[in-house]
Amino acid sequence: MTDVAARAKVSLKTVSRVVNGEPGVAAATIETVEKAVAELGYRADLQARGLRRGDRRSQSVGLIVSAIANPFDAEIHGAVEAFAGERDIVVLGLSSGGDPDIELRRATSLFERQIDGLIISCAGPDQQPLIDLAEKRPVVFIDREPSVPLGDAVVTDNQMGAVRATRHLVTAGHRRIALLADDQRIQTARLRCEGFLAAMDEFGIGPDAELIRCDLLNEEMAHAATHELLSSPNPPTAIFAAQNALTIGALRAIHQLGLEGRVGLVSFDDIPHGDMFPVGLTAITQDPTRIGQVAIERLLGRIDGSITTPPERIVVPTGFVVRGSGEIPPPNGE
Amino acid sequence: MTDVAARAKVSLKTVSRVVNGEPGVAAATIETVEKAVAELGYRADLQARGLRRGDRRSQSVGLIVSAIANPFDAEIHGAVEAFAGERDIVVLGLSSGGDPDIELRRATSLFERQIDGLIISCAGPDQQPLIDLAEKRPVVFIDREPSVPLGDAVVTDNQMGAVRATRHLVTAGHRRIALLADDQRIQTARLRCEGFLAAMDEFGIGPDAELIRCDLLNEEMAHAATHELLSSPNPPTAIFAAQNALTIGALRAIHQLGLEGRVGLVSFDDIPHGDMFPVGLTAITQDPTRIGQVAIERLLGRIDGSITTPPERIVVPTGFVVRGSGEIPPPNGE
DNA sequence: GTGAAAGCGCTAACAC
DNA sequence: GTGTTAGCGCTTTCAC
Repeated sequence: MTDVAARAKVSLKTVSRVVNGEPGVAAATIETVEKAVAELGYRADLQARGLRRGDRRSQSVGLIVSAIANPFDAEIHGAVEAFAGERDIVVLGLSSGGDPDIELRRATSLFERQIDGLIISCAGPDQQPLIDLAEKRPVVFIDREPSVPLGDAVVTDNQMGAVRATRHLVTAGHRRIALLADDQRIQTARLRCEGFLAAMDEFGIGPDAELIRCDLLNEEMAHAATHELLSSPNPPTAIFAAQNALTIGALRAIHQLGLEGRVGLVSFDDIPHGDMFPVGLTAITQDPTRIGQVAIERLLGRIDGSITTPPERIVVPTGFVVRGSGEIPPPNGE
Repeated sequence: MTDVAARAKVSLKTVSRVVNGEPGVAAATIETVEKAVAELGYRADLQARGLRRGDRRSQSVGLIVSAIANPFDAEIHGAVEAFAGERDIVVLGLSSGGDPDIELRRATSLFERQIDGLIISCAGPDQQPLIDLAEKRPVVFIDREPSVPLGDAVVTDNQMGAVRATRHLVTAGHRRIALLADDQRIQTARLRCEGFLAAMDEFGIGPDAELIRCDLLNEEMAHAATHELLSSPNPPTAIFAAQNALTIGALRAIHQLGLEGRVGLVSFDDIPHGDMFPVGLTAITQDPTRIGQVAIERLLGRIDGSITTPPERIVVPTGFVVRGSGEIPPPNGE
């Protein structure tokens, strides 16, 4: 910038004014400076600019999810990036792997880089350390909401989604419905269980410990559980898989046992090309794009001060796609 | 930091030394300073640090792909982030949408933020402007290689992958094989076409303009083309879909016409759960994780100066999964 | 072993 | 309209 000033024979500050489009510079001067900028191939240094600016804004935000490469998180990232990109704000996207320690380290790394705000799908049970790190900078929680309202939260309606799925199966005639659920330390997993139980209860169907399989951590465990359930003397006539990896496991077990089209199945969260399976997958769908979009809008609003209301909980409704697997009736006589 | 110095009753520089783990500080002093750091909740400002440091490193790298949310790009991003994260380097991931202008604007935005290097899947035909922006900082090209060797390139073996796919179909007995190919302005699409034609030629099968459908931009166009091909009086007995969106389109058309299991199909690039379709999908697979990993290793090597050899072209081989659709023989009498 | 002074690239505040 | 001075938070250089 000093070079540009020398070349254009003006002061540093004038160059600064031109580069930042500040008013009060003569048209002729602007031209001279711009010529010098072009000739020298000058590029602004946003890092240095941020250092001196009153607001200390870096025009960057952080995003921490469990695994940035998985489709759900990637779609959120895409939506956040698209919206932020319009305002020339960049996104630093990191994965926590679901580990609270890594999560905190990554967050530290981001705040040290002076991000203006953070969107996070929190792995840890306690969000206070995170807020301390943030030092007044806004944090928007996605997917899982904090125990205390430390920031806005944008979440899927997990409970209602599970209720809808369960009702759908009961309405198709099922009463012996198995539940495949994720790690119960995860809030969303618990909410989906609760929704299932509540919906069953609406129809006067009490919980059957035999049919409830919680803490299934991955596809393999879901596969094994489904296999066992369907091979038992008194198998369920339908399954509610409360997470998509578990759905895959269940589908494989059903396929392996040759029971396609004979066991009802509704999945929480869709899987890609779920319509192209031998029996189309009926699923509760989430809307990660919308989650990302709402989260970044909220965050930018907090950053620029246009939103000053107390932290809110914003619920993004689920969708429902009917494709066959959820409409299979129970066998006769059940 | 000034506050910490005051609190620990030492000079600024001593605090700096302790924070950066520089040698030559008395153990007792270190302790005093660390106590003050903890009490004040002091956090380093990496932005300011980078400003004064001799090397001007920001410990961040950029990644520009076509759409960070799509599975292929997301997996690359995941691999890059994982590897960079180990060294506490953050990744700024942006999408270009395949538009050369946006690409250049995003790149400018990244370099202004002082990234140490860039990994890019280039949309534009000319990479020189990008290199000018980089101002000596290393750039690693992925997926598509630059016309002139302006930086390392990490690419899939597109041609050989297409050759393998085609040979597989011919070996299964097919001679009338249709080609569904992407926008021919894209280098990778062209290479796959060339591979197809070369492999056909190996078996003495000349190109049949009827069966070659290029410039299919999306699933819908592939669907329409496949539908038309298979409904024609003299339909192909097999299809090579040179991109996964095109594969989906072809699968839908095959399904719609009730021709499942009667038309050979090999896909370039796998699609999620390709094993769970009525007829498993036989596919040439790419390895985006490996591409990302090789690219970031290369980039970090260039940044820290451990790699000083001329730009190289690194080819990541394709895989091949056989699941049924590619092993369907042609109907009798063909 | 520790500290004082200078300065990275830029902008705020105020002069002229 | 434009320039001058100071200083963001930190590291460098060099002195003690």
